[in-house]
Amino acid sequence: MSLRDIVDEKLYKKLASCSLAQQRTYEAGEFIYREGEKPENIFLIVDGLVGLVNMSMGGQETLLRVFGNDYIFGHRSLIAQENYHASALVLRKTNVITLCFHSPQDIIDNMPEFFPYISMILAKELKYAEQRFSDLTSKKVTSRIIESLLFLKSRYPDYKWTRREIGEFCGAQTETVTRALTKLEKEGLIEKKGRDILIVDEQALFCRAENCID
Amino acid sequence: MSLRDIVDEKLYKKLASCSLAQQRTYEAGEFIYREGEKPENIFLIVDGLVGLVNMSMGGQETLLRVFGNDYIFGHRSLIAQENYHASALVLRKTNVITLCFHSPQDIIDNMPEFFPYISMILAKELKYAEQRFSDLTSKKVTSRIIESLLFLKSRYPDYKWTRREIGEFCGAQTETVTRALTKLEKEGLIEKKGRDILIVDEQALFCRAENCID
DNA sequence: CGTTAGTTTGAGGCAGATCAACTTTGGTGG
DNA sequence: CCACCAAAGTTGATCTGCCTCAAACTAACG
Repeated sequence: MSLRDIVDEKLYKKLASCSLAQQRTYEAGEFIYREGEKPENIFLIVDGLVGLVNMSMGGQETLLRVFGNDYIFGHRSLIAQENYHASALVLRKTNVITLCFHSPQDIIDNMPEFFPYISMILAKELKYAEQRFSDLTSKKVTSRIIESLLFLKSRYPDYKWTRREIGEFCGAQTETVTRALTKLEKEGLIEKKGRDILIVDEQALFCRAENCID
Repeated sequence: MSLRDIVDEKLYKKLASCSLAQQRTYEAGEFIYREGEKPENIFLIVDGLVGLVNMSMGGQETLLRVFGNDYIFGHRSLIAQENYHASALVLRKTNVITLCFHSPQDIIDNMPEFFPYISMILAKELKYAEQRFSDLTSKKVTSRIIESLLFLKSRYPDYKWTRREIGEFCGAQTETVTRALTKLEKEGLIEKKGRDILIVDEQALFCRAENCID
C-alpha cells in the first residue's frame, strides 16, 4: 500500500520532511532491522525495495510482505508495541527516511491525522495476509506461483525476482517454481530472459491460475 | 484481542453505550455478515463466540479469526473501506452490540481516541495472520494442530471445538485432525470426553509441537 | 428414540518435497 | 576484455506426508 495512493500531498510532504536528517541509503543484502528487536521508528522508502522476511525454527524463510517506493514499513510492530516479528531485508539499493515516531503516542501527539492512514494500511495488509493464508490451503502450488509472479512483477517490474523469492512468497520450493515456470514458458504465457521473467500474456496467465489445469 | 485488555473502563463504557438500542442476539449457525457485503458497522461481542470464515472457490472453508467476549469484529473492512473478505459466523449463541460507526470518518469525528486501539488490534491480528502463514509452510500438520488446539482451547475453553473447525483453522483435513488427536491421547497429552477435548498436560503438549516427532 | 452431524479407521494415491548432479548466469578482479 | 567463480537455475529420480475416498460408528439434540 503506497502512501501516495491514500495520503494527500500535504500530509506526505509533512511526513517526508519530519526528519530528513535521518535519510539513509542501504545496499542490497543489508538488514534495516531484525526479528526480535524493539521497534523505535517507522520507515518510509523514497526509492528502493525492501522485503519483510521471517525465519522459522527449521531455517525455512518466508517472504511476508514487500515494500516499494512510497511504502512505509516497521509500522506494525510500533503500533502493536511488540518486537519485530520479521526482519526488513533490503532487496536492492534503497533510500529510506526514518520518520520521527518512536511510539504510538508520538503519532497521536504530533500527527494525529496520520493514524487513520496507518490503520488503513494495516487493514489492507491484514486482508492480503489472510487471503494468502487461505490460498495456501485451497489452491495448488502452480496457481500460487502464478499469482505471486503477477503480484510481484506488476508492482516491481524492474526487479529480477528469483525463483527462491517467489517460492518464499507463496510457500513453494525453488525447484517447484522452476518447474512451473518452465511449463508456463512452453505454454507461451511467460518468457525467460536470462534470469529475468517476462510476462507475455498477463490476462491468460491470470485465467491459468484461476482454472489451474496442472 | 479483547478490548478489555487494551481499553480503559471509561472508553469501554462509552463505546458500549454508544448505541445500546442496536443490541441483538444471534443463534449458533447464523451469519452476522457475509463475504462481499459492504461494511456499515463495527460489532462488539457482549457474550458469545463468532468465527470469521472464508470460502474459497473450490468450496474449501478457512477459519481466519475467532472472536470471543469483548472482542470487536467487522473493523478491518470498515477501516480499509473494502467489502468484507470473509463471513462472520456465530459459533454459539452470541449477544452483539452494533457500534455507531459507519465509516472511518465517523470514528474520527465522534471518538478519535478509539483509533489507536483499533490500530493496535489490527496490528496484532496482522502479526498472528502472518505467523500462521509462515507456520503453514514450515511446520508439520501435527504441530499446527497442537498449536491451534492450545490457542482455541485456552481462549474459549467452554466451546467444544470440532475436528473440522480445528482443521479449518490450521489448514488440515478433518481426518488428519482426528488421527493426530488419537495419537496425542495415546501419548497421554489430551483426553477425549465425548466430542470434547481435554488438555491433560499443556506444557508437554507445547513441547510436543515444538519438537514434533510425528 | 430416531435422526443428523460429527468422529473414527483403513486403504490407496499423488502433489510436491527432497536429494543429487549438472548447467547457466552475471558480477568481479586480474 | 576475458577468466573465474559463486550464486542461481535446471532436471531427473525418489520419497513421503497428507489428502482423498469410503464405510462404519457414535454422540447429541429435539
